[in-house]
Amino acid sequence: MTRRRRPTLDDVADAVGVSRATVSNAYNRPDQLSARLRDQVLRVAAELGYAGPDPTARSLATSRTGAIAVLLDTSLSTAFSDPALSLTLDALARVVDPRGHALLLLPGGAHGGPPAERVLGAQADIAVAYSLADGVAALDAVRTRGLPLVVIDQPLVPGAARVGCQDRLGAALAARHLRELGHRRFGIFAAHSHVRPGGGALTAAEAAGAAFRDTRERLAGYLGELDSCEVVLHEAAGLSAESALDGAFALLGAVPRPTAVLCMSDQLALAVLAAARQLGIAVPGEVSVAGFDDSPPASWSSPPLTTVRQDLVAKGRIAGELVLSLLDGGSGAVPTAGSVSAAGSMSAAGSVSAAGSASASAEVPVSLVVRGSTGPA
Amino acid sequence: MTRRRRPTLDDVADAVGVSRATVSNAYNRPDQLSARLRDQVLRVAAELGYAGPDPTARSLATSRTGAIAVLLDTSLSTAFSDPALSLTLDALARVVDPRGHALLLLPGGAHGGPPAERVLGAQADIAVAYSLADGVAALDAVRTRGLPLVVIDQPLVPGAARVGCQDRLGAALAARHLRELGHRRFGIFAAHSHVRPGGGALTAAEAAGAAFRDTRERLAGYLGELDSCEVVLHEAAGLSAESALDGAFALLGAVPRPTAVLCMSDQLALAVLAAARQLGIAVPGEVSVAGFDDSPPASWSSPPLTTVRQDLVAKGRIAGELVLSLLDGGSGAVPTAGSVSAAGSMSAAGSVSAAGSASASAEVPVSLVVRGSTGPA
DNA sequence: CAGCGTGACTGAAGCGCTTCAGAATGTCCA
DNA sequence: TGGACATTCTGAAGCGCTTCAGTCACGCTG
Repeated sequence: MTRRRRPTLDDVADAVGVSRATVSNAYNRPDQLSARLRDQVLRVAAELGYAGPDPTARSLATSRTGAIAVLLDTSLSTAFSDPALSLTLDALARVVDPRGHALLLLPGGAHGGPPAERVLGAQADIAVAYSLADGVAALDAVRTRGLPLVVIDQPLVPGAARVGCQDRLGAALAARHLRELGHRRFGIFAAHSHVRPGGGALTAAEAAGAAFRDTRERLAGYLGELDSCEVVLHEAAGLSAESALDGAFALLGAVPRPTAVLCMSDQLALAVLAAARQLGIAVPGEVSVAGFDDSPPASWSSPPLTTVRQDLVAKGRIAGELVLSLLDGGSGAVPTAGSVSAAGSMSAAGSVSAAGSASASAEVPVSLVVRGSTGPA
Repeated sequence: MTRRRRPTLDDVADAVGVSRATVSNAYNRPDQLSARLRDQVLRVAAELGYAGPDPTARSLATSRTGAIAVLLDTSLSTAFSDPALSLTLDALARVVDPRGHALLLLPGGAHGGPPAERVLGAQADIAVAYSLADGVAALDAVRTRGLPLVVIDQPLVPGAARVGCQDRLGAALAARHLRELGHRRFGIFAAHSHVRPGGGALTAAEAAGAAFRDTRERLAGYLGELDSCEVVLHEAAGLSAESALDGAFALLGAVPRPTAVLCMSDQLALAVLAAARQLGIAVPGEVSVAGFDDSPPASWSSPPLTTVRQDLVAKGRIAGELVLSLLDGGSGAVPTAGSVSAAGSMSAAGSVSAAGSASASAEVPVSLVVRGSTGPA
């Protein structure tokens, strides 16, 4: 069992009787040696149990690791409890995988982002930050390391590339829809956004200081359509399903009860649906509920959820293309319209802007999907 | 913008006027130099914009990367659509994080596991395989590289450590429960297991050849309790929610319809619940449904799901401890009873066995959780 | 005062690979 | 026949860091 030291390139070279460079070429540049010799090298390598060039040594020599650091806001289970993340990362992974890049997950710690130390020590060629709170230390660490950066659903950082969605517009669409249905008493349900650490009721002014850009934007979108309406704001205590449920009960327990609840994610909306069922409140009879994202579970719920659709797959794909472009030394130019539309979205390609040569921002379009969870007041 | 080459250890050393070794020590072994000098080194490093030792170079020198390769069966979105994975990986990550290890995700390709090439090129100290089909190439690649290996919910590989759950017992508990309720006509719903690529009805003999150990074990557990009962077997076409729903319709459409459906995961059971609702079939009035895993959504469904509970967090935690132990040169000894019970499970610590000095196997215990989805025939 | 333990720092040998500028040999055509 | 090219392979210089065996100076002890 105590195997000898693993064989290295040199061992193979010695065994074959060629130079180290030749063995390296056998793996990396087959055109640099005769097919015959190459076969022999590979055969001897197999005999010796040589598994191919050591990834770390190769990385040092080439200064590319083949990994993408994914900076998350929270723990893995919390982060992945929202299907939106899996969908987006999956699409991202599919784009970068053919180029040999894998995802290195850096879950968030207590302060809403991975510890700087983890970022500094991560073996990665580039960082992707997903919906981090503004100003977390992890982003500074990315900069000090000089890593290229792509941010998703976050404010644009100078020098980085960004992809997001039309948050404000989407929120406005949902609010307008409910308003047109005659609703005048609204609940707004925000995800945990560090305003009120324990969660709870919020004033609009407080919410405007949320640590997350999408929270701020969506809020603005809602409120812009709700002039002269009663509005109750609630922030969830955490990102877990339990805290969402707590918040849902609080919102539905408000007196007088809102006739419509605008939720900043489908997860929150589904929690409101669950709470309403438990309380015996009819949806959409007594209360209408709208979500945001149009993640898959939105269409399976009962009633199926009215929600703001954003193309999560396209978002991930664009992020992936930005990653590749930055890796190629590009300046984070926004992927061409061709690739965006190839993303399968039927709507217009969304707004896009390149601010200077060093940063770029893309947004996927949104649209309202009306299903069964909303009805007349 | 065109910054000079990033500073290295040597640059800092030169700037301070000390040797390279001293700067290295400033970062890695503070006790090796005077506090005064160390401060100076760190200060100069900051001025120079040096972000600390390059992770790759450090890895090459120390031969530790600080990453754990996680081998998945499917794409990310599919894999993470089951909360069981997030929960387990989260628990695993929490155990290894304090030691500076992050997770490198290697999603599965067409053949039910990551391509060997990805495994060979992954920068990782150890591999964790999660519920891979038997005999995928990725596992061979792990061996050729000589990477330590921990498998979760898979057959034990020689030289690896393993953690799983008492699949057979759990399945038997569920089947017995329904049988005792008077059911005699059963449906069994298996996840995609490569027997019938397109999904569909299966004979017991076919199912016994499933590519996944847990499928085989759970099946055996069910069937062992169902003597002289009618049994219809169905395999889902894929792992997506859509294919689960299709399978659920097929099972509920069988004539005569089963009065009880045993599902090999909660995801499948929830799909059956959804299908039943759409078909107007009362649960548990007309059909009883049981799941497996007791993932969080099991308790939120309506009716809440009767299911086999396994402590997913404990499973992840044990896996994490096995990882650390293997990394420490341990032989994959099963974590002590202390750590297992610390996992928060109230039941007995499950069965554990160490086969030889080079491999070990742990199983988390299971128990039946009876909720609202099962009732008398 | 010789001898010695100690704290602080350094030199240099790797870690395993890539890559680039040649060297060696063979080929082709004028 | 001889020079211009290809083709195939090699030597050696890194990539940026860790680490181990010292070296050096200093203060202490007997």
